[in-house]
This record gives sequence, structure tokens and C-alpha cells, in this order.
Amino acid sequence: MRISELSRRSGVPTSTIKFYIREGLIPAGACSQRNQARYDETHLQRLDLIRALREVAGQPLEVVRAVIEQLGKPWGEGDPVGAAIEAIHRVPERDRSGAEQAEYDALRAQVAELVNGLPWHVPDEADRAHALELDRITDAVLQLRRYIDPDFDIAVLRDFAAGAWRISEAAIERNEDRVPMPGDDLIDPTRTAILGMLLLEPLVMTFVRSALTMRSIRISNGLPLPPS
Amino acid sequence: MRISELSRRSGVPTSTIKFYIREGLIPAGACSQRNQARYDETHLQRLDLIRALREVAGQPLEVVRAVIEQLGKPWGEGDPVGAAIEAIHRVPERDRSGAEQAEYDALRAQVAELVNGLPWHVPDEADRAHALELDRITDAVLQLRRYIDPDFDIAVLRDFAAGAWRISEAAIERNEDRVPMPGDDLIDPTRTAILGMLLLEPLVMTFVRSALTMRSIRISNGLPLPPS
DNA sequence: TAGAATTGGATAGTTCTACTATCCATTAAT
DNA sequence: ATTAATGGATAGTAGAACTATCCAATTCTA
Repeated sequence: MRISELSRRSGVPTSTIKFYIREGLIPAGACSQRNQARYDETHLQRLDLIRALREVAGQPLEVVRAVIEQLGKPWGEGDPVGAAIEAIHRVPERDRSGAEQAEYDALRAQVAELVNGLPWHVPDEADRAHALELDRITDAVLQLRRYIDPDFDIAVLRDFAAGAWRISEAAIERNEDRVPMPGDDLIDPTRTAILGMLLLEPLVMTFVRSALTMRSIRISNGLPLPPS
Repeated sequence: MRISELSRRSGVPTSTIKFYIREGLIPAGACSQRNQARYDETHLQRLDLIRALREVAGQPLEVVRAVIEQLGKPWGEGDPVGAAIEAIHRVPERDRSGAEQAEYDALRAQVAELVNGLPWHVPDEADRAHALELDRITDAVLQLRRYIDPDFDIAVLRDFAAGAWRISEAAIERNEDRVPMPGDDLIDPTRTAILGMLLLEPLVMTFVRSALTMRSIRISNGLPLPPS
């Protein structure tokens, strides 16, 4: 197929397809003549993937690129999922004053101990990604203490983790028997793990927001709180 | 205090403070002379808040503005938390073909039935915000079916909701006895609800990503899966 | 009290991201 | 044979979030 058909089938304008090719997000078409290239289903799949990551998961092209680079790599070789998570978590370094840095470091150590002690934690996997995770958690807790509750106790994180574990069970358990089909990029396990994670996010966040709102409403209206 | 001191204390450049005033995110200082204005602690608090929403919660200024507009409004009057959630959820309308729209509508009806049937659901509260929530969930499920698992069953959403409810319990339960102090913007319940929701997000998402990764690793390595 | 520094307000410019448009020599379709 | 489409290059645009410059009025500082 040629670019106009690829554009029509994917719903992405040709100018944008060319831009993605320039940016290396899509391989160039196979050149048949000097200025004729052919595109195939993999190009269409890739465009769909980019759209899902952009529009559904809301990720910037930088993350899309990092994810694409990891796709197709087998599990356990260089940890593709960890690399993708790393790209997602990367956040501009915040510079802290001396006292702030000390506070940060102390809290980070506590957070690390708590997280590493979770029953499902697998040590030493996804090393750098794990470090970034701890950074993010520490940062978020500091801000919560600053803006919401100076006494915010990180023991609460264990319950967050339990809720998250429950969600992961619902999300993954029933998919673990899927059989990867060779040549079918769609059911490649790395792809499934990364994309699943990113596409589940808006879903999970919506439920979390909803639950927080409903609980607030119930508390302020004196309604009963169903047990969890 | 004057603008340079406000800038120094908040760490926000004067040019940015002026920009925020122009944008209506901060009230102008109280004019004492033609070109002298005084700023106080509320300006400092407001700058801190904007920074938390931008840097920790990652929200655009449009959402920051919507949140600020709702702050201070009492619960139950015009539903400030619902209005803030609405701003957060607003997402560019996707135009669907006829068949897609029918598929969307059918799924949305199923999602609505499931969500409205959750034991903690409070009907008719946060009306438009709730509609946007359902839109977002429906959209996310459609994309999951498209990219991950065509048979994705929305019954799973009940488990997501249960996990989210558990997280909301940990997040809110222990704060419900907080006493609002008059004049202290920090413990205003509307503020606590909205800000809490936004600041908890990065924390929760980090745990969800981690749980999904750990579960994937455990499954692929044949490790046991602790019960949730 | 004179001169340097600061202030508020207005306006214009910058950086980054993600596209979108134009041009053109070449190739394909009718 | 003429019209349309293609690939590649280059330039332009839109929006978000700042950042810089100017200037007359004011305030600090010696």
C-alpha cells in the first residue's frame, strides 16, 4: 500500500506519517523506485499503537519512542518493560536545598524499606526503573505532607500497594494463558505488558478518583461506608 | 511583602508571578500607591499550590485554574469537587464513525450499569463529572479490547473498583477527624479533597505500575503470587 | 536629598512539543 | 499526454508555559 492508503486506513494525515518516519517512530517504507515506497500492515499497526499511546495513555512522543524501542525484545534480555517504565517515570530533577535533601534522603530510605518488604516484591529486578519508582513515591509523600497532612504516615502506602496488587490481579490473571503467535506483534508479551500497563492507567485512575469522591461524599453526608 | 520577596520565598521568578497574575491564577497585590502593591501569605500559599499541581500532579494551567476557582467553595454548593474533576477529565472529543458510535454507546450503557451498581456508588452526585468518568472508562475499555485483548470483559472493572475503594479507604479514613481551622486555607475540606485526589494520583499510579510489573515478572519466572 | 535600585504594568519574545504545509523532481494513473 | 500522487526536504504553525525588555513611578541608601 502507498502512503495515501496508509493515511486513509489509519486516519493519520500523510504529513504526520512523514513526520513520524523522520522521527524514527515508523520505519520508512520499502523503496521500490527512487520515489516510490510500499507500506504494509506493520506500518498500520505501528500507527495505531502510536495513536493509542498518545490519545488513550496520554504519553508524549518521547515515551512512545522509548516504548517502541523496547517492543519485540524478549523478556529478561535487557528488561524491556523496565526500560519502558524508566522512560515513563523520568521526571525533571528537582534541586533541593541541603535540609530538604536530608529530609528527602531519610524518607526515601524508609520508603525503600517499606516497598522492598512488600510480599510480592522481587528484588533487583528492573533496577533503575525501581530507583525511579522510589524517587517518585518519596516526592509524592513529601508533597502530601506539605499540602495535605504533615503527619501523613507512610504505613498507608502498604494499603495503597495492597489495592494496587488487587488491581494487577484482576488485570493480568485472566490473560496469563494467552499464547503468543509468531509474526503477530499484537500478542507479543512485552508489548502486552507495556501497552497493558499504559492503557490500564486511565481506567484505574478514573476508578481511584471516583472512589475518593464517593468516599468523601459518603463521609460528609453521613452515609455508610461499605467495607473494602 | 513585595514581589521580589514573594519571588525569593516561593522560588518562582517575578516574571512568572506577573504572568500568573495576568492569567488570573493569583489575585493582584493590594495597591498601596500607583505602582506599589503588597503581597501576603495567601499569595505565597497560592504559588505553592500552583507548583504542587503543576510539578507533582502534572496538571496543565487550565486544570489549575479550574481547581483554584473551586477552592473555598463549601461542600454541596455547586459541587466544587465535581467541577474540579470535570476539568481534569475533559478530554478532546473523539469523532467516531456510525458503527464505532453504536459500539461505543452499547458499551457505555454496560459500563454505566456496572458502575452505578457498585455498592458505594452515590447516584446523581457530581452529575456531569460522572458522565465524563463513564466516557473515559468506555473509551479505555474500547482501546484495551483493540490493542490488548478483544475479549476484555468489563466484569474485571468491578475488581478495579474494589482495589480503588481500598485505596480510598487508606487515603481518607484516617483524615476524616481533621478539624478545619478558620482562616487556614490548608485544611479547608474542599481543598483537601481536590488536592488530595490530585497529589495521590502519582503515588497510586506508581504502585499500580509496580504491581503490574511485579506480577508479570512473577508469572514469567514461575514465582508464587501472594494473595491480594 | 540625590542617585541607584525596585516596582507594577504592558508588550513582545522564547522554548518546547507536535504537528501541518509547501515545494519539487519523479513516477504512476488514465 | 496530461493529470495526479509520491517521497524527501524544508519551512511554517499552534498552543502551552513561561521569560525578557521597557518604562514611568516609587523607594531605598548613602
